[in-house]
Amino acid sequence: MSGRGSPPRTRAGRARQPRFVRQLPQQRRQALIDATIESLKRYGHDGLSIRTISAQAGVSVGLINHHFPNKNQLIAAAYRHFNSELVGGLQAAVARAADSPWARMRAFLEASFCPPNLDQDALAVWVVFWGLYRHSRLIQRVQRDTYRGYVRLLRGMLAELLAQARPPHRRPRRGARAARPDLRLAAIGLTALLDGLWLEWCLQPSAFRPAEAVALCEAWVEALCRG
Amino acid sequence: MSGRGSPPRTRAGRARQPRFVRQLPQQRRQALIDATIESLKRYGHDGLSIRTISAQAGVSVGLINHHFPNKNQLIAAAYRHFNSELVGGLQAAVARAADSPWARMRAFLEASFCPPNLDQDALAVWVVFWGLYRHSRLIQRVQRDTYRGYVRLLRGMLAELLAQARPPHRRPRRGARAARPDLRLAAIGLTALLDGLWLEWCLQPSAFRPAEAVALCEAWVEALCRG
DNA sequence: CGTGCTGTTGTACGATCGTTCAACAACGTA
DNA sequence: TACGTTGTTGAACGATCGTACAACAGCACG
Repeated sequence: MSGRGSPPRTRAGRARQPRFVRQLPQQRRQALIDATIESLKRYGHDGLSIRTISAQAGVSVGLINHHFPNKNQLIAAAYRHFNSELVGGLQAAVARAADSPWARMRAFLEASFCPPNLDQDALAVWVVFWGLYRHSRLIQRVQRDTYRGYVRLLRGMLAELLAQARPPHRRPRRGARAARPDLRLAAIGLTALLDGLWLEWCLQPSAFRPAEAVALCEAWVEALCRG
Repeated sequence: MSGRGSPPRTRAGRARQPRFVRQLPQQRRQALIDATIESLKRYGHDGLSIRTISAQAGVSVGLINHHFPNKNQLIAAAYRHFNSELVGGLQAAVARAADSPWARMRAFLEASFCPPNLDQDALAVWVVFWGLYRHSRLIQRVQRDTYRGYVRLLRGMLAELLAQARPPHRRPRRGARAARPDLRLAAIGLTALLDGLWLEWCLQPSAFRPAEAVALCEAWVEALCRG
């Protein structure tokens, strides 16, 4: 507001400050992506506006179309970043955990129900992206690319747990053939429970504590392992 | 397209058809609400436009502001209708079921995973409404009003089931005091599982069959009753 | 057939949208 | 210091948004 309007000092002035600073395209692109997500957090769907985003980034309206071919490409890039931040954070939490299937699952669940994932603002962002899903091929492609990593992570942990819980001699003779449907449904159910609890908490954080959500998920996984 | 452009016949013409038909405000209001939901199903967030909605309803742009003070009021009315259709449908399914806690729960679950509730288009509508939630007091009020009925329905069924599963002599001496947390968490978990499965199916209907979703929910409830 | 009410139409208005583009200016380089 | 590259600005464009409002017309009624 104030610094923006002040003209550069005269030639004689020593502290003449530039009206803007040039940045490398890569850095500016990332700044615009961050501004997009922040704008969505603050204003919901109204944050999906070139003028709102550029104001959030502190740049002019024309700059976005210099670094991105159009608005949809910027949004898709922001969605990709948002997704990979989530999946990457969960993967890191799992990798940081002790070398035991249960420890990994616990780390995964606790990371799922902690900031920055468990955030009311984040829900606003997700909802906007979901709303674009059906009519934007770009968003569909990003979703397909990033969801794969999430499913793989979760299925891997579940497979470890189930394999440990059921000793080999109790499994069907032909190996994992018949166990697959269990793993598939188990992953579907756990994902649903996770997403549903996350959604509920974001809509009404006073309804339950994050630790209770983790406990509910653990109970589900335990029940799975018992049979 | 064609019928609209044809001018009324001359005075001598017998079949002179009116350019529009007047309707009672109540009927027209409902027609506009239906058109709003249909518009959201077809076009997502872009369907939230006076011109798109009025085109869907087959009326002119000015009519909406004759029956509703502004766009937000129409949207809130549509959200209220959409919510009460869902809750009313579930309540009716439960009331239609046999007079047994388990039968009621089964009816509830099966109705949850059947059309018109289990509909990809419906997800698009929900997502748009959720996106408005944080910045619209009208939407918040509607949500609060209608969600109450849903929670009451689900908690009631769970309470019946748990009371039947645990005979009175096994409950804590002071009565339901200590059993309440279980009921609360049970309702939270079941709601999350329901919502999550519903969300997953809508995003990718090929992932699992509705009957599998019902089975997963039943397994959850059974596990609750066993301990 | 003529009259009154009111549901309905469609144009108009100002605001804001995404995008374009000519001009500007920061900064590495000579 | 002067120049050239190019990241950046901001006005301008046409399209579309929500809303207002005067004119129109369906239909009940005399």
